[in-house]
Amino acid sequence: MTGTGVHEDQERRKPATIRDVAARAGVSVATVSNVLRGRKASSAEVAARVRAAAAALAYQADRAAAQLRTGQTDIVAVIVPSLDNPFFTALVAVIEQCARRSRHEIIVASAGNEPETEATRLRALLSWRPAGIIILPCTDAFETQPMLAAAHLPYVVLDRLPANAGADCIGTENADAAAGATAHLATLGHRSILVAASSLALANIRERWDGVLRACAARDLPAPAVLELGLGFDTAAASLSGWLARHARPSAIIALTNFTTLGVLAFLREQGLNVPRDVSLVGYDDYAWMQAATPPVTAVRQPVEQMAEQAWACLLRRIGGASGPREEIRLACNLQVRDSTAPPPREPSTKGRKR
Amino acid sequence: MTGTGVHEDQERRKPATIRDVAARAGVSVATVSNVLRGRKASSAEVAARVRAAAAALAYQADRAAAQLRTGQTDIVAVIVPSLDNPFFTALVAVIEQCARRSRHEIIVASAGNEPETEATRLRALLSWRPAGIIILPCTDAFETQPMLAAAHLPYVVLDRLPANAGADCIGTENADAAAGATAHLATLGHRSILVAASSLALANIRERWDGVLRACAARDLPAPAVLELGLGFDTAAASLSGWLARHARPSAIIALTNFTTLGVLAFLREQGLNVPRDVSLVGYDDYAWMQAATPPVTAVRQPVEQMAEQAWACLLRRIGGASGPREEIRLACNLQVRDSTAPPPREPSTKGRKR
DNA sequence: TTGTACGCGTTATCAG
DNA sequence: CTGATAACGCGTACAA
Repeated sequence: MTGTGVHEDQERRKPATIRDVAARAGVSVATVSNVLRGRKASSAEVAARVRAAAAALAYQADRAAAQLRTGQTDIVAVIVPSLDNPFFTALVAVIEQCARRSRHEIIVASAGNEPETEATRLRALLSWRPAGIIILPCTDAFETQPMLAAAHLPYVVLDRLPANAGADCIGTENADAAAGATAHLATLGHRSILVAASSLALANIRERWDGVLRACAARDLPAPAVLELGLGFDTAAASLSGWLARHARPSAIIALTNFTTLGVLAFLREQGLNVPRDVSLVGYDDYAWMQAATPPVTAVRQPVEQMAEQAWACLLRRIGGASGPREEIRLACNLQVRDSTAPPPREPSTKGRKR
Repeated sequence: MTGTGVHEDQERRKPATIRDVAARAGVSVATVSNVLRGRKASSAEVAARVRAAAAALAYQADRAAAQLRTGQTDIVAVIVPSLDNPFFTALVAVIEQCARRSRHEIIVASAGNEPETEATRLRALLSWRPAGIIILPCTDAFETQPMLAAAHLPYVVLDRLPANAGADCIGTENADAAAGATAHLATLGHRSILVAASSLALANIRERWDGVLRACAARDLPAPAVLELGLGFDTAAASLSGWLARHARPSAIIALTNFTTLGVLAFLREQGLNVPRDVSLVGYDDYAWMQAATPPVTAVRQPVEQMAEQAWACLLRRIGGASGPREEIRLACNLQVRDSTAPPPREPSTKGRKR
């Protein structure tokens, strides 16, 4: 009558409750709870009976009920700007490991790069009554800060550090990292550098840009040009070729994000420009493909594991009740020098020598 | 006294309950529930008061309580072999979008590529009492199938399709895809092909390998060699150079996963072999970096969006009560021909012409 | 529109 | 010291 198919066995059936277990073991629900949670001691014999019954029924306490009663959870919510960016998913992967180690559950939401969605998702996350939150705000304005503050729960801001964070922050030394990349190019003899940014509306990116400027100023190099390529990587090539049509070709390019690195690389290939003979390239974020690329890409490596681990540790401290002043931790990046950077070609660089 | 720091405002404070809202609006809890969930009609005036009170208190119904009472959830659990592999995270990203569209929440867990962890995580996921589950088993044995079956809830197996799935399956036409890649190489004139697999213990990979064999047999080509490089990408180079020390260099390589593609590419570069002049390469999975690479990589593109969408649609049907026989959907892949494949070099291929 | 029983696991209180 | 009884948390839904 109802579905004669193979799905017969998948009809919804209620999972066993603590009462089922108690009945089967011939004890009270209190005893079941005590045994399974190891609170009060029980006789070995009773404990064994309870455990057997629980196993036989595949009993698993309902989180909703447990949480409702105790009023506390092992849930940590994580909200990232997007799940399409491997940088963010790498952070999530590490956070997930940390969570597992400390017996927490994480729930992840993506803001889809939109503050409105971030707010919607955050609201949904809060309904889980998480013990804490790790957030990577999708804009500098950090529009959801008030909502987060009003929730009165510990949170940590990761990677993108807005002015109004209002809580502990974990980020990287963006300026130093970019300055290091610039210094590397300067040492090789580059004077005409183009900076490929995603968007200068992001503090991270502005800090990196500032680092480039600082490094150039320190060496009396002309200030590089900067180009905003947007968040996706597909639009990059068009922007770049438009810019190059109106300006002299730089001898080196610094890309400030992983997507822009990809965009620049795709563009250079399309144009038939050889890296590093015609143009040197420093990328950002260090992925496996950068090592496998031809040539392997010199890149700024952000300490993804450390970032996630520090964020987790920091949040756990707050959840545990730590009440000191808010911290702002900045982690150092390092430059992986590979083969995409070399001294500049003779002609173009000499042409612009005298400014 | 307690913490004079900036974290003052983050002291734990209980969120408003439905009773708080009721009191503030001067109505009963039932009315608050009715108004906020739009079930029974209320006078406009009362509704407004309730909404004002709820907004003022930033009231958000506690999921645990709601779920406990209604006995049903909008939760779908997703379990993947690993979160380090962009193929899996891409699937998760699409699933997350689907979930948002149909007003569901997803919770994601990683099995860390280990069946034991898969079981542990699955058990934890079940405690959420999800409405359904999407699983990518981390081995062919699908050790967690009995647990899943015993839970009596709808689930869908995605990507890796084991023999004992016991539920709807969504995968790709692995054999056809690999056969297509092989045919492409055969057409270019390649006769000595090396297949770089991750592990033949995975049905997916075996199917791809079978596809290669089938295509070769159909064209009277000698059966290619196959090499298992493991799941990580870092060990690949070592395995490959070991193999090449004992065998003649093939004129083309087919990589059967994204990680092996990366591994092969890194190896070829290390060896100073030019692609495609010395060796042609067909990769698997199509990522942005493959287009940006030099040369852009010819690759089998798996329909990630469709896979996730079909899995979601399928699961929703079951959650909705559909009871037909279990489905097995296989989606077609297509070959993105780019510049990493070309006719074989003269010498090495002629050497082996006469078998 | 309201009162209130209910769902399920936890824990304080009480009995053996 | 072991084990049982019952109140409780919070939102939902039915009866009133």
